[in-house]
Amino acid sequence: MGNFCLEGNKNNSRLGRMEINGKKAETPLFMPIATRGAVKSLAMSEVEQIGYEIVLGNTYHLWLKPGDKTVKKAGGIAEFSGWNNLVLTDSGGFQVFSLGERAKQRFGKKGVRLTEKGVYFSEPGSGERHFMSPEKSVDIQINLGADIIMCLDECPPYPCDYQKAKESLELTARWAKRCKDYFERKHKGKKDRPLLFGIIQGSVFEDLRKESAKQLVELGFDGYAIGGVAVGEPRELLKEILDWTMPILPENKPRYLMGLGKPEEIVRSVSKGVDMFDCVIPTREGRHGRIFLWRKNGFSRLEKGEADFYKTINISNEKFREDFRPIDKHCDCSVCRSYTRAYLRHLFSTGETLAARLASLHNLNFYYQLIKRLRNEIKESEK
RNA sequence: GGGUCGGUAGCAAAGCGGUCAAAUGCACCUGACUGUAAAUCAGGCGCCUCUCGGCUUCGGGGGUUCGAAUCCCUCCCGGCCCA
Repeated sequence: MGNFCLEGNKNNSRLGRMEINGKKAETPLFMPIATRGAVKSLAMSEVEQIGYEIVLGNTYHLWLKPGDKTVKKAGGIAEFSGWNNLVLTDSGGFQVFSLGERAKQRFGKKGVRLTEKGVYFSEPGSGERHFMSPEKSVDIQINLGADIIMCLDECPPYPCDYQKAKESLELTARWAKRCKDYFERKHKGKKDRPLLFGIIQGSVFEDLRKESAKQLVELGFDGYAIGGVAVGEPRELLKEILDWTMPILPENKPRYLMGLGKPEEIVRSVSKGVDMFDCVIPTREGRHGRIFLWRKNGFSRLEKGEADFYKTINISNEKFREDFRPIDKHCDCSVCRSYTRAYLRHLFSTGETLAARLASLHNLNFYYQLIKRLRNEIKESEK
């Protein structure tokens, strides 16, 4: 049986530890994204070597390929992928957004139909249709062997009018109850069980966010996630959304801010009591050539919550052609110890796959150092 | 030597009288990216100008025409065929 215990806090920043089925992770934590059971371009051993204790996999993608039954036979997604630590699986709720409203906006075609029963997805490309209900999502996640299971939710886009946001949140709440009921039924009498997290929605409306949080707390989950954030809303609203919802959540349960974020967003959110994060930024932007660098004395400037403790460069820029300095002189990761900016630029401009690997490794290391530093700050203030 | 096809922006390659500063691809430059349809996408890419716009281009030179990358003459260069 999994558990989470708070080990300290400083103002609102929390330090915690979670243990699920014998696997452990400290919080605050950041989860690299392994949508299809792989952190793009990296081996799980490399992700582990950086220090990560948990990654995020995706229910939707693994359901379709290779199939949850297959993953179950392989011993679960961790075993299958050579990962020795924790896995959280997203429920498919984000695909309601990314294959739905966002696809409509980007490609002019919506691949999602929502009903009370569940979601009908149609595969981009093939058009193949799949139905996922809240129960189905939980079932798949159990088969995948996830340590943390997310409830299926509807992630609405921004902008979203009040009425739509309200209806969406109510659907998400009804689905959350169904997820919980199904989850309980499946684990009745079992000792080893994963954690089940509920997801708070409500777009940018104060009363809806609070309402959503209350509903979920009443149902009772092992952890609470803030969803529907970073879907196009003004960035300043993040602070308020956290201010509205955090006080409603129980102290002794982990809080997970889904899909975020930029380094300064993580810093600010930790100071508002968030314990868990995940984001494609370090890996995706790495693959696209953006590299995160510490600024001088960056660590000591974290506390202000400003974005001035780091900067990013686009390593494929012309100006790095003959820049033979280390990629980040304030970083001691394996990439920075061995390679120059000029070399990394060369790898990008020649399209070598090593470029994506090195950039992902470095950026994930940057994010890990950030999280570790945040933990240390809370620890130090305890003394 | 004769014939023939061709020479277009960094490269490749469309265009064959006006709507052409010239399609497209590559290369190059810049920018986005937040629970991954993303090793992707967007913009720029003759010169000047913030913009409007202006200026010089389609091997060289000379013509025809209101107007030429597009037609004619000539020269230079390349491919192929025949001697």
